[in-house]
Amino acid sequence: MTQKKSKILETTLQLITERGFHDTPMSLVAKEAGVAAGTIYHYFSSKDELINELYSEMKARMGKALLQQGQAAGSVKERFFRFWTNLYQHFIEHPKEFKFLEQYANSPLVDREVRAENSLHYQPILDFMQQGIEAGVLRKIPLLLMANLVYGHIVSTVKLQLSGELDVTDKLLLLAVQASWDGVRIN
Amino acid sequence: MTQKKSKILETTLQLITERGFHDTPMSLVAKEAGVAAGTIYHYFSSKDELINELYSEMKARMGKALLQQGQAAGSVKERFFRFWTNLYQHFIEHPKEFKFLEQYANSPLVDREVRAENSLHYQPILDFMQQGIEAGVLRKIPLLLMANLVYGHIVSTVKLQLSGELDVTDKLLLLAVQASWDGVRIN
Amino acid sequence: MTQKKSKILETTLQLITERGFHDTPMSLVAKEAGVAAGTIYHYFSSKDELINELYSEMKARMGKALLQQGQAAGSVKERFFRFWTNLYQHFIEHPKEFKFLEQYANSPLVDREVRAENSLHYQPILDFMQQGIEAGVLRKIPLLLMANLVYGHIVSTVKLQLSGELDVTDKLLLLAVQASWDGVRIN
Amino acid sequence: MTQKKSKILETTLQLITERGFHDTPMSLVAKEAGVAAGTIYHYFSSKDELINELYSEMKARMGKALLQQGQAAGSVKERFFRFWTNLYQHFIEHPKEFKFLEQYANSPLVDREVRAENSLHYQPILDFMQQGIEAGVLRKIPLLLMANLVYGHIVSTVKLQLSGELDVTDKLLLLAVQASWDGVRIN
DNA sequence: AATGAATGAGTCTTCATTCAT
DNA sequence: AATGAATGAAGACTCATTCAT
Repeated sequence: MTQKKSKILETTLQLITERGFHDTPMSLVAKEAGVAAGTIYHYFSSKDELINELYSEMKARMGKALLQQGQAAGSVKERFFRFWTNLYQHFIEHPKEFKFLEQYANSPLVDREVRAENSLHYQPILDFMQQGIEAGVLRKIPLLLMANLVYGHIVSTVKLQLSGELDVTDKLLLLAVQASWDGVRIN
Repeated sequence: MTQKKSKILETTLQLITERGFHDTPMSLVAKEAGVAAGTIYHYFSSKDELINELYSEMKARMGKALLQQGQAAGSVKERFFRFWTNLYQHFIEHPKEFKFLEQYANSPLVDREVRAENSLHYQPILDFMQQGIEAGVLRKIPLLLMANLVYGHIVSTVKLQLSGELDVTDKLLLLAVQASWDGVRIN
Repeated sequence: MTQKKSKILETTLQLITERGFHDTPMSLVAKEAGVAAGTIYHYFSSKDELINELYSEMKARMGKALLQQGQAAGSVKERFFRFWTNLYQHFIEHPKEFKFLEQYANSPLVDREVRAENSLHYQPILDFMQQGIEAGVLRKIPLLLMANLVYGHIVSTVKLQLSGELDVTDKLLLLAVQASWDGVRIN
Repeated sequence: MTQKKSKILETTLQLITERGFHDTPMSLVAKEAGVAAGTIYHYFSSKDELINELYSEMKARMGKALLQQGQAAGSVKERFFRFWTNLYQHFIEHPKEFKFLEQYANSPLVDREVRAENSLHYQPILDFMQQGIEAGVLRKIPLLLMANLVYGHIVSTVKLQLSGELDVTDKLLLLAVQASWDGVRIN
């Protein structure tokens, strides 16, 4: 990806999370990115495509965060904790990416196809959970449901921290992960 | 609320969840609501205010759903299950309201104040959890965190059902509520 | 003229001189006049007519000011001075009327006919000047030109005083009238 | 100034003097100027600013007319006559500029600052009058008053000619200038 | 590849006017 | 006579997009 295309994407991320799609004209993106309006159209065929590409990029980065560090090592519980906190940390470290994903995960602006393509980033988690079930450690809950329950907890915790409503200390973070774990493990 | 104001709000809810804010011109709202464009401005000073009022209304309805039926009766566990499913049912029965709230809960379009005012609708849940903790049944997790963890589960489950990704049968629903419960109760 | 019609005219005068025609909606006139929007249309068939009637009224008042006090008495010079200061005083005492007349004297908003009808208010001045010429005191300048030259001086002096650019003291006022007089009298 | 900006200003001058501000939509300006509606906003941030810039331009042109021809040569009287007729001719040759200035000289549409900035175009006249006073030829009337009295005469005469109420022949013109002169010179 | 002036369809909003009460 | 909710045409202005350079 060229320097310029990359700059446009970052600028869009910045502006759109702060002001929203409807209040982020292409001219402003151009100005803030330091390029001419027309230049954006060399890289993206339309504003909609810009959003969709940004969505894909954000999802890809999230997927990458999920794969970090010896994922395969340790017990199911250890790996669960690692998955959970990896994703949590990723969002905390990249709050704009989180806000953007939350905002556009269900928006009519993101094409159904793009959404579908990017759901495969969750595959590692699904695989892991499948293994956990087969190992008799996790409950027999449909993978999709289980994954989304856990994801829901992560999202809730990230939101509390980023919004400033609650300071999520390490201790609190542990309580949250534990709650997730206790909800899906076999007693 | 007058017949007309009410019609405008419902129409806006309908259009905005289907098409998004940026693709829902006031002229379309007017047409679909069967009023003149100018009439909308008798009831709402701007498109932004229309969204904000709609947000308040949706939150108020959600708050009402939370208070239904003998909430106070039964064990902590029974009351937990009832809260959970009440809210779940409310969202399933009013999918547009759910979509709208998800879409605008974190949008720059909704004013900080309006958001704040409407967070008090969650108070019954917070009170209930406080009682559960004091009764030694629920874990000592900060109320805000606990409530959001549970809410995160409900949201995840509703999304799965509404998106059609997973048919949340009664049996699955029970698994989901149980996961929430096992995450917050004392073992 | 009813109390209400009168109130509407005064309110319009007030608002229009302060804000201009384009920034004075009928709804604002209604609100400030303490009547319903529809009520204005009992008295004036349109906004344009309201302006035209206001123009006529202002011109009529000016005409009245011209006729005050023993106009016929004294020398030509004395009567000249009296005419001049009468009109000057009238405008100083009714600055909104002056501003309005200046603003709409040449506006396309005022109908040609209305303008024509109201030019007859200057007749007393024309008659007086005619007499002055015949008496060999005033120069043989076409009446229309002479009247307008004098009127131009009055207007200039009123503007200076009302704008605050210059404090037109009694002494300065006398200099101004004298300049007018010296310009039209026979040496 | 670009070709386009210039065309927009001329078109606005034309339309606004004929129809008035309120009856001159930007879309009409665009159409008559042969540009797209949006193009106007490249050069002027708003309709108000367009008017203000037009006002500045008209005042500047007037100021230029005042400076023509060997202004410094000749007696005070000769220079007075030259100033007077220069301005008169300028307005007669550019009736729309005159109408516009008369219309907006006192309108709330023109910003106080813009008005102030452009009053300096009268400086040459003030300087000249000051010299005339010091030379013992003109009366000791405050410069501002003297200038405005003379300007009032010019305006009155221009109006008569342009309105068609009176055909201001060369002979009549001389009478008018003479009246101005006799009003300010020392006898 | 890059620019940015120009476009013009489309948007929100205003406001003169009407009319049922 | 008086009201004021409702109308809807019209206006100022925006902004995604194009294209000549």
